Amino acid sequence: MFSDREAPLYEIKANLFKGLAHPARIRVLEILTASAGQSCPVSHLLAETGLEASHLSQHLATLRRHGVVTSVRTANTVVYSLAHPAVAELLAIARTFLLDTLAGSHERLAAAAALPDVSAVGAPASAGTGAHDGGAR
Amino acid sequence: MFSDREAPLYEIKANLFKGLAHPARIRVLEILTASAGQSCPVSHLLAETGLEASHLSQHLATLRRHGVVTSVRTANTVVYSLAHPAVAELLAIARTFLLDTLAGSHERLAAAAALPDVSAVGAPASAGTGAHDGGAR
DNA sequence: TGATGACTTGATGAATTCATCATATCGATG
DNA sequence: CATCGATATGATGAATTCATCAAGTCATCA
Repeated sequence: MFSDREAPLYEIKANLFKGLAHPARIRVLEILTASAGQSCPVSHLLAETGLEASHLSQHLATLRRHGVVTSVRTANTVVYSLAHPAVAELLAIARTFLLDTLAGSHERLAAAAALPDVSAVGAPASAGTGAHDGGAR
Repeated sequence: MFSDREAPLYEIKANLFKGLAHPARIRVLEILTASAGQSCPVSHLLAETGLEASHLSQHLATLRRHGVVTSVRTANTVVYSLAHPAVAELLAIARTFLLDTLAGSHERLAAAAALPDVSAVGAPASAGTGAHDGGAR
């Protein structure tokens, strides 16, 4: 956790978002969210993400350093979990925001395609959002 | 807005969080949140943040590029606003998370100080969180 | 004790972001 | 048109993050 006790909250917030600012780390957090209530050992994260072990470890270290996850070692196994339910909420709201915004873009694209002329540029229906959820659901 | 239509959602999410990953940008978003319903020209952001004009402009450009804010130019004035209410929610949840976590740290510190012995290391009550909200409230 | 599985850390070059100054653009006005 | 206020962009070096490989640590077991 960012431990400079005198830092303004907006700096700490920014630091939190830095911790979330990488695709692999989002994937990890989504897997942890989906696994809530069950143990989530590194081996599971390795299988789900498909990352190489040292690469995943580096990202897990970043998540730990930013206070986003917690880890518990039991013998050979280290189990990870979200540090707080708010993390899952952040991801959920980000999802809402992005889907709303992408949907808006899609609608704007369809509206533009509905305009007369301008040399039909192709089927806009197939130009919709190709973003999928990455299997976290 | 990140416009690669084929990107997985976790990549787009990470990109969104990148946009939020700087203190100055958090400050801007907090000011926009507090100003909701009113116009928020750059001049107001300049005054509130105390940043130099070109520095603020760079950050605003980043926020625009990440789709987090929208801007409208009217004559000499450019007015900014949040691109979506979800942005304010993200900040609110981040705040909840951080205050919970800092509070937890504070409690753990107090608990440690309540433990017997270990050469009283000072008044833990004054070691509480010094993080303040940066005036966004 | 050595070997092995599980996981982490160290090191380093590439890529990106940040900080900051110089310059440019936009719109209004005399 | 030149000037000015408001705002944005370009450029560049420093700092940080990312990607990736090598090596290390922890715990178990024969």
